Amino acid sequence: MPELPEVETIKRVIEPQIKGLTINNIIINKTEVIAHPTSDEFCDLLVGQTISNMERRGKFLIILLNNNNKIILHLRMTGCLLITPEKYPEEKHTHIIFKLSNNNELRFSDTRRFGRFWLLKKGESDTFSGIEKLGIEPFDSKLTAEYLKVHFGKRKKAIKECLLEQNVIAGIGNIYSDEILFRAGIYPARSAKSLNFEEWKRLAVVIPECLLYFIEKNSITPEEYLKIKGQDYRNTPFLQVYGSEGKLCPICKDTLCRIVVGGRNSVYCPVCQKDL
DNA sequence: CCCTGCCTGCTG
DNA sequence: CAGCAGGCAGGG
Repeated sequence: MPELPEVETIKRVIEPQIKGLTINNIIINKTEVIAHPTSDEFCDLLVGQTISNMERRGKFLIILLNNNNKIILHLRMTGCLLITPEKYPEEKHTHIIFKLSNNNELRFSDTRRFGRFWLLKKGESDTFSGIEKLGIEPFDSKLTAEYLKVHFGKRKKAIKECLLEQNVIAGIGNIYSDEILFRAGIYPARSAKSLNFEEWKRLAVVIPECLLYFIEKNSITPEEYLKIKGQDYRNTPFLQVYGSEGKLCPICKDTLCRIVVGGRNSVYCPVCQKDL
């Protein structure tokens, strides 16, 4: 169920544990999670290859190999990556196991099976994963009030829906769009074109600030990460509005409300985030 | 633009 | 037991 802060956390905790290791074997229990190429080709191309490093782009993870091929994966709602010793009990819904040269395993589990893997050969253009269509990273200096206004300023749709558009800013999902709008004091259902320049400026500040804050709160050691099986995110106690409908606003102590915006559950403070 | 489907598991 | 869950693609 990860959004950018969780995906970044996974990247930070997994990367040092796989860097420089060779993939000795791959077990694929559910071939449908390999979106490209076929699962057989996926294995053939990867077995024997060495992992050089790992990257995150939006909510995608990228595992780069020494031969310049790369694995791209998206965890969607319930996908999970875990490094375990060889004989560690297997999580339910484990779909792929990469057997690594230090005898550990990189395991992918996913209850709802929405998560996907792609393997791109060196130089192969990625028309598959959607990663090429992503907008800027939230920490990019290009994320300014002007950028937001150019992309959203004439849109009739709700600002919350705009923040979820991966092709403009990559990585924000339902949780952090609520958190961002709370911090910015903007009502989630406000039509984007009704925002003034002050509000675009506030969003440009709050977006990277908020995501960075939650990345830091998520910080975890490999040991702790294995203990919780990569399933829980420790930043959730720091969420100010998401999941807290009916509870008190941490700022003004009024009761937090819930509305549906673009089909998504949205929690906000009716005092701190007034509608026009 | 809105809506559905993809899945399983948990909550009310 | 229906309804819903933090994502996204695809169709109307």
